[in-house]
Amino acid sequence: MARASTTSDAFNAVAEPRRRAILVYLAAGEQTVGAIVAALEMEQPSVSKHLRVLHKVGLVRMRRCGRQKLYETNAAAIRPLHEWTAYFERYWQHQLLRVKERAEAKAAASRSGSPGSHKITPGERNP
Amino acid sequence: MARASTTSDAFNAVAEPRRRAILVYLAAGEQTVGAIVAALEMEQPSVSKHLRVLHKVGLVRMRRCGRQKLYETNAAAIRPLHEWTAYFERYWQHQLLRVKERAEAKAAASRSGSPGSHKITPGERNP
DNA sequence: TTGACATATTCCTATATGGGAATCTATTGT
DNA sequence: ACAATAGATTCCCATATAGGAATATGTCAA
Repeated sequence: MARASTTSDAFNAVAEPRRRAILVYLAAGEQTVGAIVAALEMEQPSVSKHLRVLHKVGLVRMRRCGRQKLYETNAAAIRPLHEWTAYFERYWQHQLLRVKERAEAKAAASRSGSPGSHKITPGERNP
Repeated sequence: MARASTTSDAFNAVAEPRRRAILVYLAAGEQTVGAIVAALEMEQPSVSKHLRVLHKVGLVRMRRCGRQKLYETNAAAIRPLHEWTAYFERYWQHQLLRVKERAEAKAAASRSGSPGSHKITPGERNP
């Protein structure tokens, strides 16, 4: 199997830096394709293609206005990504704590002067 | 140019559903490759390959323990994704408000009985 | 209708992917 | 030293990408 399609979900669509830039640009309000082209300094066909991907996964909304089209970020579609990453929030807080503890332990050790290699054991959940 | 490498950043690495599953599984603590294989019901070479990608972008940490290797999610590396998505938080809150307002307007309209198509204008930031 | 403008699509190509199967490497126990 | 075990790597392949260039579609204005 090859890599999943960029249009298969928001995670894949958002993996492309230029698409992220477009989403940020369109977050504050509707913009014309031409405006995106000008603001982000991309080729027009490139922008159209990226918008197509974003639209397919529901990350942008589009509406016609005369001869131009107005795109706008659909922020709600980003929410699942936010929630997935939020799951790890408690863990990186733990990690910061551990880093802090280690730093303090190290400082204490260098004060009292006992080096000693600390034998490590596997994680608790192991067979 | 082709699609960016999966190892080019966390966004690309995380686009793969199985890699996300691995990250979740390894978030709570170190696990053996074999444990991942058993828990997520994937082929062993597949797990090794995914771990390699995750390791290259710093999403997991590894340490050898006898003949096995222990992998653990490096939650801190997920933080940039969290922050990127957090940028849109205020916008989806706005959207929820608008949806609510529309629903109320609609309810009010159906009560008083005037239908009328509402002519819409382009966004404020337009040329 | 015709022309001008705004977007979209198509064609091309180099590149990378993820799965499956087979094999290699490293480490342990005897 | 050797067998056994845990992981990693390699080879093969179908698939999809993103960019560039050229072209097509669609909509307004005169």
